[in-house]
Amino acid sequence: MRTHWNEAGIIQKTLTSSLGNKPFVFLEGPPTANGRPHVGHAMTRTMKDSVLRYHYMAGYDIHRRTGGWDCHGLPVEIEAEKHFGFKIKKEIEDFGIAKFNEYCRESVFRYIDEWIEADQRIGFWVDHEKSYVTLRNEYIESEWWALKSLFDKGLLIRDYKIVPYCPRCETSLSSHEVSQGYDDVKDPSVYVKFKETGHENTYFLAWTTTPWTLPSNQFLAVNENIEYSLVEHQDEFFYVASAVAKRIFGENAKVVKRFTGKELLKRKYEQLIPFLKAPRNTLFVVSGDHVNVDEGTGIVHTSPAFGAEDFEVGKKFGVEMLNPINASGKFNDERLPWNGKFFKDADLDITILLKKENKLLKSEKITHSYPFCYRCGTALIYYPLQAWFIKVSTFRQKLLENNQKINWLPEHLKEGRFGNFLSEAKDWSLSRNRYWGTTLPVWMCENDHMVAVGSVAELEKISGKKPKDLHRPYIDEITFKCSKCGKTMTREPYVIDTWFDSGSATYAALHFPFDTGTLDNNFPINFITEAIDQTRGWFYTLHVISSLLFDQNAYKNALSIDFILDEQGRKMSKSKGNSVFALDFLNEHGPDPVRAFFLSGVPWRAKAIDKKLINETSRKVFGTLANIYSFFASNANLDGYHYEEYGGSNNLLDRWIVSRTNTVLKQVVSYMDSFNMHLAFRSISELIDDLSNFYLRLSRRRFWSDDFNKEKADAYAALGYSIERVLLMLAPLTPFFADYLYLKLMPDGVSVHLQKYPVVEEKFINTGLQNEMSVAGSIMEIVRRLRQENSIKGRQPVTEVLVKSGTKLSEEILSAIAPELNSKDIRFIEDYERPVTRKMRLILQKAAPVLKGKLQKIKAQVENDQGALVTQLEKNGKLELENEILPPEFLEIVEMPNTGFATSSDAKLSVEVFLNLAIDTKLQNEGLAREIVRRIQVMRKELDLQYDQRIDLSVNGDSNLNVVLGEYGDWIKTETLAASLNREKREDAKEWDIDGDKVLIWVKAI
RNA sequence: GGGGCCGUAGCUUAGCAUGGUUUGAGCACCCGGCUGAUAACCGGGAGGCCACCGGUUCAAAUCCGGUCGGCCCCA
Repeated sequence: MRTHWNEAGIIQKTLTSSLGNKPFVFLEGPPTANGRPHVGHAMTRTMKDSVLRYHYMAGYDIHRRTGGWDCHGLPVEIEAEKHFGFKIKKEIEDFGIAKFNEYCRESVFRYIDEWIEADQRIGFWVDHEKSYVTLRNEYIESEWWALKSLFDKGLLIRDYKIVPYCPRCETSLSSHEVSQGYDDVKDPSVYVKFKETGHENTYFLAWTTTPWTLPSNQFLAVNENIEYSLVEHQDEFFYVASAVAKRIFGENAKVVKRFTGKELLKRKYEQLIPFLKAPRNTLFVVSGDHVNVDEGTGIVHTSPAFGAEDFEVGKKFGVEMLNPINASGKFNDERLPWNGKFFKDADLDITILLKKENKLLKSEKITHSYPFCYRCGTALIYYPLQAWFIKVSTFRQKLLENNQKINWLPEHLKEGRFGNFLSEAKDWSLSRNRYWGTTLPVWMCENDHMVAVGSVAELEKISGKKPKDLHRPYIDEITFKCSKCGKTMTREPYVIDTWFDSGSATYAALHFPFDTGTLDNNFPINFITEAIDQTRGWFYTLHVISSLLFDQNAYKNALSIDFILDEQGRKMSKSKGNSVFALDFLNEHGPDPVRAFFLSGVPWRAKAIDKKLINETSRKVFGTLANIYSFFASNANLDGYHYEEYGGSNNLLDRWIVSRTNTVLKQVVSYMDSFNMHLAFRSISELIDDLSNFYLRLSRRRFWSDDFNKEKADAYAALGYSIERVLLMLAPLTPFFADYLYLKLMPDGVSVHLQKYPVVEEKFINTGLQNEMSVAGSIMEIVRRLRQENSIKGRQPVTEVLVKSGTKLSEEILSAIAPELNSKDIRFIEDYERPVTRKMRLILQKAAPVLKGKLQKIKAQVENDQGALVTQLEKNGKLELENEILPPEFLEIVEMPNTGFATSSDAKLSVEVFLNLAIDTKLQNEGLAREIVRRIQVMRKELDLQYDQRIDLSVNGDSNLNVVLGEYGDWIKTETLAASLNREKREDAKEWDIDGDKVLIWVKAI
């Protein structure tokens, strides 16, 4: 199929043309091609492709059906570091940023061939030629334009802040990066005694999970509105929040005195670990609203260098920060005994020291989640840094408003995960002290005058130099004089968060505003979809950038897809080594079965790889449909029939299947329009099942009739119509199989993918007929059940079938299902005609205590009743027997089918069926004749005879057989294409056992 | 600590926004049948305290509250 598509240029056609002019804008979330695509990527790409193919067929002009590649950032740099064996940043600078970045530039496309190959294998028709690439100068220039706009609006600022920082990568991380890396770890949990100045044996008790920050303690924080207690414990006194006293000191905690938090403010305490000299104006109790009693003691150890709130406290009192940790995350102060250790590794030294000096009330281990670098796995540290920020927090309201305009799938993301994140949106820490990334276009002089540059031309104008490459180190070489003070301006030496790159794809991919004056036709995006982790990744950055820059939501419909799990239902991860790669998966199962698997179940719920399910789905859907087609084709070939169109039919089954097809189509269109591809797929699967097991099963004989009449042509047309529409509906979902069959059905066609999506033909929809047919189906089912329960084979004709149903079936439908029912008579009956006897039963438990001695007499009368007493009960609401009044609660009415009848019903459709069990000799003989025919057909098949091969027949058995052959001989001959039939006993005949009778059958081709 | 999703048969699941006879279906298992397209199909059997506890209601898998378990996100 791929070869056909390539050779006929079909892909190219769908990429460059359109079947209509309604615009539909798509945006590909750019992957980084320095890793192999795995099965989850295949899933999102299936969804993207299905949506795009559908909209193409439905007459949309698809904008931006191009790929995209994310090129910058830490992941790429880390790969490069590994390659060169670098451990710290200085090694990179010694090696040379130019050479380092050159390697990054190449390595970022290491697996691009495999990505493209996987896309082709799965049939993701996306324009890779025109892919946007975030490392291109044009792309970066657009980002410069955006950053300058933000700078001019005062939204891009430089600030000193506590940021999550990876000491190994030596760079800060943004909140959405941090959120990728939480993990549960065991950490120390220590309760520390801070001695109150001037009071013996009296301590402020504080709690922390980061003992390494204790040497930097500068304050203790309490909440003014919380009540605190002074608790006596083993001859020592401790200040803690009253609410936690019992938790820490036990039920018998002895409270000496109570305070409000406010009363504790300004109290002084002695420095806990005095290696570093405490700066002035520190070591006292301060107020903090963030203090609570949920965990800890209600008194919070505060070190301004290592916490956002702590930093604010330090700022408020204008104190110098104690920060003994360097940029590599190691202690860097000779006064400390554990100098040189990595910050977290000092926890134990400090705990031991505190224990030795009796400054520890207790120390435990707790498991809690802590952030780690999402790329290299190093524990993050909250660290004071000078950095550039985008002031997202001031825009929360706008972000939330724009969120309202987005249609989220699943819906709960809007107010749930995404909405929550927006309402707490943090300022975006944008700058990175790294090398391979989009450069921050801000130049500064030593007097802190700043210039943001918004384009290459502007830089050239200011500096007189035209940069060839906007990456480091080249761009760093450009300097110019400050227009205010004349000093030299140099570029702020940062690159920016790579998430700003991908989040800029809405405009930067088009080199807006340089090549494209307006985004009108390309913005907002109609549809994006990615895996769930991108909710706070790409979906978020797109939304933020668009809201800040264009005051708009970036996209209208966002589908979030949950992960594919391994066969054991575990999350795939590099460390577990259980990842399944897209290509391997596709090679094992084939593209359409894989796509069908992705389409089964709800996309936003995690799905474990299930090989059995994959096989079953493809067998059921593709196998059945292929068979329907080959039935159609093999018969049509014989008749020289070619499907063109369906113009209506008198045949009921034809009208029904066409009606049903259109009903499903209507449903599927609405599912596809609302991006519920999985529901569309399910509806189509059900239609295929109906087509095979209802329509074809009941229509087979019409296709076998000898002459090619109108009846038969109508049947072909109806079947062809339905198959064609099924294929058109399947085309966006499972494009390979759909096109393969479509081209067989339409030998003159080029590809199903160049066809228009079918339009619902309301004139063919007949709801009444569909209802009737489901009643008919129900009747068939009940009769089969009754036959089985009463051991009457399907081939044995019965006298009559009586049906009571609110929905009456037309004669036509009845005759259509008649062969299946195999009954001489099928009749609809009214309520009063039902062959039942209503009997009553005394409820002995209730009646016995009242009736006492008369019980047996009354019981007999009730049981022998033939209906008269029931009528009396219903009429009078009571029954009078033997001078006793029986209230209705003594009696239960039971309906029994009359002797000779069996009954069963379908509650949902309120269909009740009665089967007359009487079978006379005539019917028995007919049944036997059919059994014989069946055996002959088996023998024909065993002999591999052509369907039109004529035969000679001999049938021999006991005397009854003579009657049967006399009566049904001609019919048997017609059914089995026998030229002759005699009763000879042949030596080489086959012996059959038909319900205990021995029958010898001999068949010979002539 | 906060938030979200999920919990229906051995497995995969439908139903749940709008409460209403006996919670449907597929796979696997057993029995029977049908078969001149089908690796099919049909009927039946066995297998469900619809996670648990309460509440609302004439009526709860469905609505509300809580508990437990799983997954995810945040701090």
